[in-house]
Amino acid sequence: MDHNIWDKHDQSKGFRQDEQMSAIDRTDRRILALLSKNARMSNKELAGEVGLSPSSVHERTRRLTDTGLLAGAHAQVDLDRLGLSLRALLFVQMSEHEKTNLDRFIRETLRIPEVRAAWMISGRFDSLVEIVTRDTTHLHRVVVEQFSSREEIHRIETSIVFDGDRQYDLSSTLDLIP
Amino acid sequence: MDHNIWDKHDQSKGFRQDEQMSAIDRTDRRILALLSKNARMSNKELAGEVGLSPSSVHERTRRLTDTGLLAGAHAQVDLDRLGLSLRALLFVQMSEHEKTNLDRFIRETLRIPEVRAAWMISGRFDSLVEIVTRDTTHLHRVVVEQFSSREEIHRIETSIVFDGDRQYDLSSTLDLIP
DNA sequence: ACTGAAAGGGCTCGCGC
DNA sequence: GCGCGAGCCCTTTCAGT
Repeated sequence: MDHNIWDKHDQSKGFRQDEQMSAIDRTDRRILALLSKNARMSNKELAGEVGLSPSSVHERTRRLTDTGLLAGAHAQVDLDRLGLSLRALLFVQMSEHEKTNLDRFIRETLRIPEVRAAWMISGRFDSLVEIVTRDTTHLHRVVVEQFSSREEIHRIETSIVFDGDRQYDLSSTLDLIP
Repeated sequence: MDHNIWDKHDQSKGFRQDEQMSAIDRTDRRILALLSKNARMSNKELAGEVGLSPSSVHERTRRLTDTGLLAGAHAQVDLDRLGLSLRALLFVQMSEHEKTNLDRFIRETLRIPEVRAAWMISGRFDSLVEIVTRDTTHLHRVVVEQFSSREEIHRIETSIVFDGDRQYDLSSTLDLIP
């Protein structure tokens, strides 16, 4: 098997609202920030960066993983160069009586191969869905077959993503925590 | 320093439209899919999964990294439990004469600590920005100070994200490539 | 392109502080 | 909670097919 501590993490999502929030010091924050930039950084290099011994850092990442603050690590794949170069957003309005089933809608939507993200939101629209497709033909087929045809959907507005990106580096974001 | 091949990748984004797209076989797809689920999977375990020797898989990940298809790996941090539990989307309309500067707007926006993603899009809005904040006070301050006050912004609609998630696992998505 | 073996080094864990 | 050290095992390379 694998000796990587990241895999030993208990995936149970169950934690109560009133559960005490895990305490995090500056070093833990540094570790999370460094791994958000490069999740394949070795434990030894991580230790060098934060100024502790490898064994101390190892213990810290184990704790961060066990408490669920480190929830995983994911490769960033260039879908653009693989032929999935048309990115789009679907702004979805649900039928009025279906709004109680949004949970199920989100879960089912996330299983569609083209879907990269699906959110339930407030405001003018009820849901936002991010998808990747090969071209306009493919985009049209997905929208019609997987969305427009659904009973629970009232209306969809489709937006093409021209540019922009995600911020993977959490260094500055983590400085916002209390 | 570090011996991880993922770090040796030349980060240059320059590739021409007419450049030939890298050829990918089923094994490469499996590797990308596995690493999208768990980027910390060891090379040995990866080899076991795809049925090749560690050295072969090592050479393949090196090639995928060098060609830029494997663009990095990032830790997934539970910002919710760290006190950044209010997620929001900002639907932005730019002032008419500022639409040529969207590039700059996106780049600058991505430097704001609260911003997780910023896109330039078609349709009713010109830009979509995803942010994380501690609470409604914090959200309000960010919207007013970093966005509403900007000359180049005409109008903003703010949506709260109630639920939903990103799909990190690219297994099914990668089956869409030609 | 894949394999296997050998060298080198990181990971892991028990122990003392 | 931290650091050290020893053994284990993984990573990495390269010659051979």
